[in-house]
Amino acid sequence: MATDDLMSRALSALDEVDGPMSVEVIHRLVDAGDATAPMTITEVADLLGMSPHTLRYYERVGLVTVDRDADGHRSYGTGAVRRLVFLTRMRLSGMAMRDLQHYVRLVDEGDDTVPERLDMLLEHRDTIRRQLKELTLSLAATEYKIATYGGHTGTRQTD
Amino acid sequence: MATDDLMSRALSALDEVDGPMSVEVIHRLVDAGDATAPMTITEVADLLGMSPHTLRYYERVGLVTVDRDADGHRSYGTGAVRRLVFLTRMRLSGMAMRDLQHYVRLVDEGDDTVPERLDMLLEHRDTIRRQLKELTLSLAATEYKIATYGGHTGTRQTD
DNA sequence: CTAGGAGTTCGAGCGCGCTCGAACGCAAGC
DNA sequence: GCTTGCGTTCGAGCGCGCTCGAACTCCTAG
Repeated sequence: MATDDLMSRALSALDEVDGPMSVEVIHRLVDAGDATAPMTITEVADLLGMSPHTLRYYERVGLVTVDRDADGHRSYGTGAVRRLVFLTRMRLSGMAMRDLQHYVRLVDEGDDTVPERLDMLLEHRDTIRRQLKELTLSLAATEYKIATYGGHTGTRQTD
Repeated sequence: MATDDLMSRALSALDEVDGPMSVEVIHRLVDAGDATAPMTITEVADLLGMSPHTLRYYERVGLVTVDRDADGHRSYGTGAVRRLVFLTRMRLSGMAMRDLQHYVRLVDEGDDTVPERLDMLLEHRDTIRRQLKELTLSLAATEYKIATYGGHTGTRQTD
């Protein structure tokens, strides 16, 4: 699942009821207590709009640690799911896998790394803001072109 | 140059004087007359923030046709540069190479394909809008996290 | 007892979009 | 004349982020 791909999936999800899932899930996981029952891999996959394959991949590259149940099946607790929601958000906004791996490593190293984590987040925030600017420009360009095509169809137009 | 990569480059370019290049270039090329002199490959590369390698690549996959001068060197006329500006904008907003190839093929087929081109642009406009929504969500999530880290540093924080 | 379905591990493979290096041509400057 | 520099073509290679298939285990329903 390439970044763009990830984006397209999330985008179709957004279409459903105009993006309530993401926000609700974040609130459920960030604000509310840890009362949710452990989830299976397919449940998490459905929740996040990704494949079980990808979830296993994330685990094996060290992005998340997942418990096993009696059968040896993965059992995603609130912590794991919460982290995956966060990771997905970061991936969606273009943070590289290697950066996420670094971030997660920092988390494991304890509270001393909070400043560095903060730095990463601040930098990423700026990246997102610049992406927003870029996208806004692209949107303008696209709408301009649409206008020249749709505004008066039949106009000589070379590209 | 992967999509994300392309984005990062454009983003650093944006930093310079807060994105005047893109807008100015678009206006110069879209609104003004075709008075500009042909450009060399490195000039175009610098203009668009991409490498000559990539420009040759775009040409060989059929995205653009470029004249040669007496020495056999590429000579980018206004039309070619204008198209490349457009293509770059589309790439930056995540349109796939294969879609751009399709679009360009339609252009070559003449005015009959205007409706289909319009469809592509409309669809892409929606994609950009959804990306904007997604990015805005990610920005919110990032800022939330920054607040929990930076707001009161030292707080217990598990990821 | 059997069949189905959901999970597991492992390693290999893939699609995208560049990116690069080798071998070469040509023109200008010392 | 020779180097420097900027260009050319061609094909191969690469990094990223998945994605998949094979071979296996286990539980449950009929």
